[in-house]
Amino acid sequence: MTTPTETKGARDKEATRLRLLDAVGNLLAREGFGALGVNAVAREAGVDKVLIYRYFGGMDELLHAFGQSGDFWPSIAQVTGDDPSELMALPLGERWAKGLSRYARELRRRPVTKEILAWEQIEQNELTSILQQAREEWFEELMTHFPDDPDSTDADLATTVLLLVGAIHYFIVRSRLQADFSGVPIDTDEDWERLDQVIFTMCRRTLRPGD
Amino acid sequence: MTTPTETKGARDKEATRLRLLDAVGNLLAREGFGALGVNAVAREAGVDKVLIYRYFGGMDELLHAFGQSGDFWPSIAQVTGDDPSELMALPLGERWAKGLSRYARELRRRPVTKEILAWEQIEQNELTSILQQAREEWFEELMTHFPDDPDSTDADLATTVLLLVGAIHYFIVRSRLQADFSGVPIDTDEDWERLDQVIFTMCRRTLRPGD
DNA sequence: TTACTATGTCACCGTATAGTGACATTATTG
DNA sequence: CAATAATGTCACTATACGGTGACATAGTAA
Repeated sequence: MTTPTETKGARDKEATRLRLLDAVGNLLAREGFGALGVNAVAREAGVDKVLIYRYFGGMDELLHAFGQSGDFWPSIAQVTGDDPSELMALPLGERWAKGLSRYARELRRRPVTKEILAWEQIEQNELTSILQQAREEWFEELMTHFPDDPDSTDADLATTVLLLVGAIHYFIVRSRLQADFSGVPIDTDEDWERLDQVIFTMCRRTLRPGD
Repeated sequence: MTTPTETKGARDKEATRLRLLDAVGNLLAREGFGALGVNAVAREAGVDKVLIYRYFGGMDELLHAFGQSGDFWPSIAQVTGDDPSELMALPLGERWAKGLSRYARELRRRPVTKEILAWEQIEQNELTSILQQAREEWFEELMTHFPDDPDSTDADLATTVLLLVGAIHYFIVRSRLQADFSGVPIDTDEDWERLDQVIFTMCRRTLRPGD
């Protein structure tokens, strides 16, 4: 019953690398990015910090490796749902509302992703740039799954959606520390049901044809 | 030509206090909240750090005093404009769109406020809690200036507006480091004209009666 | 002048950080 | 078995931080 990540002192380079990568995730989720550093990660992994330099080159490279290793971004499938055709049957506004609701739910499930989203607002590093790139590709591909029928709306679709994505990010990042925003609760699942409802109305009314 | 804040070594408690408060603002605007600390502030003020403890009690109290001293939140008048009655003549959606546009412009003018908005997403302290309280009062009073006529809309007005406020905050905080968000530019005045336009459409179409 | 207080300077403590060089131990290969 | 390379431990530097005590100097009041 000794998995690699539990065995201590075993001379196993790969296991040690995994312990370090694991430690990054645990620290991020538990303490936030402010607590991240060579000393803290090494302590968390129960390993000497010199191995960070020896096996990865330094903190930046460790973060880069962690970024490659993780599942901290929702897949397109998680946003479209199991049956994409069902989503495609909806009008454009409802379609995006549903997608954004699922998107928010997936983000809220990922404590590490929340933390990186917060970090992204403060500084750029190996981890945040990976998340950024993932989001850009995600959004571009998502756009192809949610085609912009010219008959569906005359609104600036991409900007409208990204405004709502920004709002979702803001509320999610904020909810790490505070349960409300100027009186509007943003923390629990029930709170988000109401937020989803508001986003639904905004999408449905904004993303439609005519004026 | 020696204003108190320029004179060095002069034995003037009040001038020193002002130098310290000034240093906080300059550091925040120039280096961001990450650079803020007793050592950095004292260095910036050209003053010994012990005076922070002696005159304020510590960093927290200095931040508190700075928070009281500043003008880093838009006034209601700046959001409603010089002639509020002009605003009141507009339908609810247009009214809020105009107000949010002015709100965003005022925030973008205040580098220190941008920084505190970012800080607020990371941790709570004397400064962020002051900004938060100012925003809550601001929003409450703003709501009385933008009365929620039941005939105007059936949407959840407060939540809808605060979602857009959140989006604005997110873009403003982000624009400190990055000029775009997944391809949408969010930095220059022209960029914000387009964002204002999108917000305008969202407000006008969402905040109206019926379904 | 003398005594006292307010203001400011300086040197230090303990702690944490990022990073490095020397050493010990284990595994592997000849 | 002996030599070598890989893996891990330890001790150390240099730097920065928040915080404090001792001291110097200026202004004021007796």
